[in-house]
Amino acid sequence: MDYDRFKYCGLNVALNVLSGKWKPVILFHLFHEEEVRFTELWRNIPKVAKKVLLEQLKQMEEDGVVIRKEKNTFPPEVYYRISEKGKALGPALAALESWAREHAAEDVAAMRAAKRVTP
Amino acid sequence: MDYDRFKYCGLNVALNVLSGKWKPVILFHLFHEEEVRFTELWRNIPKVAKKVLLEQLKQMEEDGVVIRKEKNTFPPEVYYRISEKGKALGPALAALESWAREHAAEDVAAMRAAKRVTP
DNA sequence: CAGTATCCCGCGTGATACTG
DNA sequence: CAGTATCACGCGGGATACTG
Repeated sequence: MDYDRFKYCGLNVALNVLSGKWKPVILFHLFHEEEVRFTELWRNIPKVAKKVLLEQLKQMEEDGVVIRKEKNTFPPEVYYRISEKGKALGPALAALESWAREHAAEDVAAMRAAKRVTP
Repeated sequence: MDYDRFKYCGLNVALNVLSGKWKPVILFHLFHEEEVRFTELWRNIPKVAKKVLLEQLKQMEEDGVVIRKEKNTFPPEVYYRISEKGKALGPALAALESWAREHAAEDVAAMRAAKRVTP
């Protein structure tokens, strides 16, 4: 394994994109559903405040991992889907998950400070 | 790519282990140096408060990614090194970095809110 | 030298109500 | 329905001094 390619600044960029309490769940849904209306997404992530969900989606849009599509109707319809840049995160996310499965399975139930929601 | 293996709870576990302003840098050093004395590590990460560095190291130790070895001397000598569990993070970290290189290179210099240090 | 004790501050998150 | 406006709070992180 060549750890010479381990430049932590790029790592920080990536982690920054992922840092946000609900971003992993959002990615989970967008990876699986291809195009989700806002309310539907909101209903599927029950405990998040609407404001916060909007914030995180906006950040992800700015980061280019999520695409927002708005129909000019009334009432408004807004759909979110993952971008190519977002899809490209797939392998990295899968790697993180498999690490968790193989090396931190015990911790899934008892995450430090129980800060994150783990259904 | 099988996104059925995309279980975001494991993802959250992994991200939780990585969440901490200085953990990426710490990992960077431990990946490259095999055994570092505390002060040496501290000198190599200039802008961090000693307290905070100790906190993050302690968390990483609790998470099992870092091993603390203490010599019973005076003055005390404490060495930190990466564990097997920590080493196993390598591929995932490399994946995140390569994603950043390929899809977010522009952002490296202009990270949102400039919250993170990127030398 | 490694670690602890205080005190402090800002930001991410949350609850709630309002608007177009 | 999607989005904004307030207000509030806890916690991660920082500065500084002290201890064994």
